Amino acid sequence: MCDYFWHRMENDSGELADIVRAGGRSGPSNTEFEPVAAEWRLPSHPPVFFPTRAEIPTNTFGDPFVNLRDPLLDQFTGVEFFDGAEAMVAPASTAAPAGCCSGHVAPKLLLTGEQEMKGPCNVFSRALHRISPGGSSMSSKPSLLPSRLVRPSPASSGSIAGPADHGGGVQQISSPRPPVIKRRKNQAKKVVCIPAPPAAAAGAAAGNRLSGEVVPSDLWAWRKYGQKPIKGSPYPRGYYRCSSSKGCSARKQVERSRTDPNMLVITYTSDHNHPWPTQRNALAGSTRSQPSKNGPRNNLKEEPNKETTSSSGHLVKEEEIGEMEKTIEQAGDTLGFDPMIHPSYKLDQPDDLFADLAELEGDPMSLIFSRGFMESKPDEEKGVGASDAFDMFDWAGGSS
DNA sequence: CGCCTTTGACCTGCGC
DNA sequence: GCGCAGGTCAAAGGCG
Repeated sequence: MCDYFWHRMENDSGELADIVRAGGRSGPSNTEFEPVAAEWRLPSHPPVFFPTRAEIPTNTFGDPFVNLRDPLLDQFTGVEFFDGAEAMVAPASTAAPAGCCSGHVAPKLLLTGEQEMKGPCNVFSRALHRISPGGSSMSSKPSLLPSRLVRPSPASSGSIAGPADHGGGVQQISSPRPPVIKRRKNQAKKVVCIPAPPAAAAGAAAGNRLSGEVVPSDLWAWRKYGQKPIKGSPYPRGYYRCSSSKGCSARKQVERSRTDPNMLVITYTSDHNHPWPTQRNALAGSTRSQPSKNGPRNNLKEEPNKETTSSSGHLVKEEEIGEMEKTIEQAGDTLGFDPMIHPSYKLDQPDDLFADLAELEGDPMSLIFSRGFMESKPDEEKGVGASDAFDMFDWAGGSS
């Protein structure tokens, strides 16, 4: 199951369009989009996402993490929240286009107790792709401009059930309000919740709380620059900064979910100011996946233009892969999709890139939704909490 | 030699 | 202003 949460937090003021722009998202900002809720709702499929876990962990800012599962496909979905306003959950009557982002929107997510869901949100799910009739809306350029956002009055922010909305209503679960953790800065952040690699999960189970996490590496190179114990959490938080490029301000924090040790919460701060590191230079050692006391490294250093074997056995030079990824990036840009934050492709899968490029023509959004999030891996590569999201990452030792 | 992690100290934001 | 807690710095040492 894919268990993703994209949680983007931005400044509390201003139009969300500005927020989106400020977040570095590229692409058209005012193209047409269709309200998705009405599209992908089926009679037995209310346009809401249901939590599947009793507990609702909070992120570092006290915002609720909610595990959202697509009720139709029984798959977790990825959600990107915009913290552009407090509880920007559209009331039922105005829900249709309100809060639409990227044309794939859960206009009303659930609120829990006094918790405020930071909506609107993008929903990354193959389910949406499939359900969308004819793929019409999916093939249209998504808009990053959420229009007509409705901010409920503070009095109503505690409970925003939407009984009248499309007949679907909002699933509401009760949960004690999480301790509000103060935010330090109104800074764009993106939180991703992923299953912890098996080794990390095992370490957590063994009470290994002081050693570093076994952090899945992505295409970026990260250097750990700090680790701090977090109050209220038995697990420390690791601080990483991008080492792919000098001067890159991108950072990420990695910590284990305090409610589900099998989950890692990765908070990305700031955007990369450089393209994907299609080849890793000497500076670009990636995050060690085995932070044993200066134990074996798992760097992804590769020789320039190194040949790599594709999934079908073809030899493809990294140079070519870089070109392909550039194409992907451009496509994402056209679609208003920021591939910089969706490193869905692995360097060793050029064939898949080509396949997706072919698919791109017919249904652009499928490129986004069909890769990375829902791809399965062989069982032997899965571990505790294995997820389709595994495809997004190279696990320890899996890429070299 | 270069880059990494580790870790204690220091800095900073925020609530009281 | 004070104190707490999160975030960052930088020195030390390890690894390839």
